[in-house]
Amino acid sequence: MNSSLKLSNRDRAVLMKAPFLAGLGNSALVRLMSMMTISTLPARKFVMREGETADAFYCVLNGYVRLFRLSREGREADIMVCAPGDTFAEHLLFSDNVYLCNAQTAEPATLARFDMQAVRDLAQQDPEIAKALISAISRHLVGTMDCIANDRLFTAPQRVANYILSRCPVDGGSASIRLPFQKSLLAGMLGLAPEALSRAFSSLRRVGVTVRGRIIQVGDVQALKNI
Amino acid sequence: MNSSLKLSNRDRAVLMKAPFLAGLGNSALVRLMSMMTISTLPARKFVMREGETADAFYCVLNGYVRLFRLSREGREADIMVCAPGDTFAEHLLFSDNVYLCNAQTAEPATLARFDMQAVRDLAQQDPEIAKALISAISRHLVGTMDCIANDRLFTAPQRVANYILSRCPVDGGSASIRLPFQKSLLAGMLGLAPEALSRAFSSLRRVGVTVRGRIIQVGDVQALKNI
DNA sequence: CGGCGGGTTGAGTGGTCTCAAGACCAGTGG
DNA sequence: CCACTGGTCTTGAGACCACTCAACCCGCCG
Repeated sequence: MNSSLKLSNRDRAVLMKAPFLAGLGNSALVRLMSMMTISTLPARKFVMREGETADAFYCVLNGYVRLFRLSREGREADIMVCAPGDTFAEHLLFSDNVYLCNAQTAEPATLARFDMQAVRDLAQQDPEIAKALISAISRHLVGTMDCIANDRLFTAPQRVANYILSRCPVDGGSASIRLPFQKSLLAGMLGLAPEALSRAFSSLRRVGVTVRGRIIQVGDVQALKNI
Repeated sequence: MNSSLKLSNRDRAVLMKAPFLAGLGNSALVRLMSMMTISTLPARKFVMREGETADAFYCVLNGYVRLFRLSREGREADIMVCAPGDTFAEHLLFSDNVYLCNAQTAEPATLARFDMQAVRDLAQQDPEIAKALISAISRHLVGTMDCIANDRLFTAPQRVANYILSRCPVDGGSASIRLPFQKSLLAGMLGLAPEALSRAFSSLRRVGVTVRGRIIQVGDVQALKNI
């Protein structure tokens, strides 16, 4: 693990725009950032493991981090995927003190690490920080509830269509987006095996979706909405 | 909707033990409870609807409330089921201002209603209340993450076994539990059609689980854990 | 008695998983 | 320039799981 105390400009920009920190005033920001440490990790590196004592939470600055559970037979189930700006494990601040899932970098990534106890103390004093925490955790909750509803209501092609639409800048006409990560990661996010994602993409061809590498072209956004 | 301003003793006891309120000091408690209103609702009554402006959140005092989403074709997907002591929609305090799912009583129920704006103001002043909110929302988040992992890792009989075990008071030997609600509600909680739940129960017979009405008898708790 | 709601059971279907093989691509080293 | 290689993705075949639809059972109530 390569630790550097200094922030690159890009990473700093991501950090300041992260939902968790975006609304904070200067003093709160300084206090939080002074206790934070930055680390850059290689791909496939574990950041935390199910059952370990939870002494820190993280904010992704660059790259993607996958949160997942393991079954006894070793099968993995992705719980959520954290993009730059997302925090994770911050919901353990006032509840459990062991991590409840594993976190692994999906590619080389840089993270900001916040010490639990220190932030806990800050949150007790500073209502602004408490509010930021509530917002961050609420956002996660909404995301996971969406995820459950998606899993239970929609088939694989529909979930893929939903994902594409959620990343589509426009409301109609044609569009083109670029996947920010590997397809196998997307598959996990959507609760699919990689093969199922592949099949879902090819079944979307007949509604004008073409995929080459990480580029996804949508012929008619409106048509995709009717899936 | 039958509204009564007074709390029954039972409901009061549930309220005081609810995770959201349990850790609060007296002054915070009084302030929260003075702004709260109690209502008793018939079965199948909608408490909130997807898309409505979110001007209150609730704590279940008696009965069960089902939170679910609707697809365009009218299919329902349960997101979570709230038992006495659970709060719901409290995560909208500092984020969205419309409800993101529907809530419906599964049976006659009594709820405490908290005005969003009022609690928002309180939370800004009182770090104790903010902390209580963080705990409540975190608890929900953990629950929904568990739910996703369950859905993705386990088959219907395994999920049912997990549920039974989670309600089992003992670690080994035999046990008997009583479902606190209809089986169809449990089916929804576990992401199953009612028929699938029925089949899961009958497939668990060969590991010593017998079901009659709402009574579930487990011959060997340890054996159930190996499913 | 008939109707009704909740639950079970059966048959058939469709969706997704697993396993396995092959395609494609980028990087490497002859 | 061309094999070789490893990783990613795709495609196919088969099995399994859970869904739908339908019939039926049962306890309850008018």
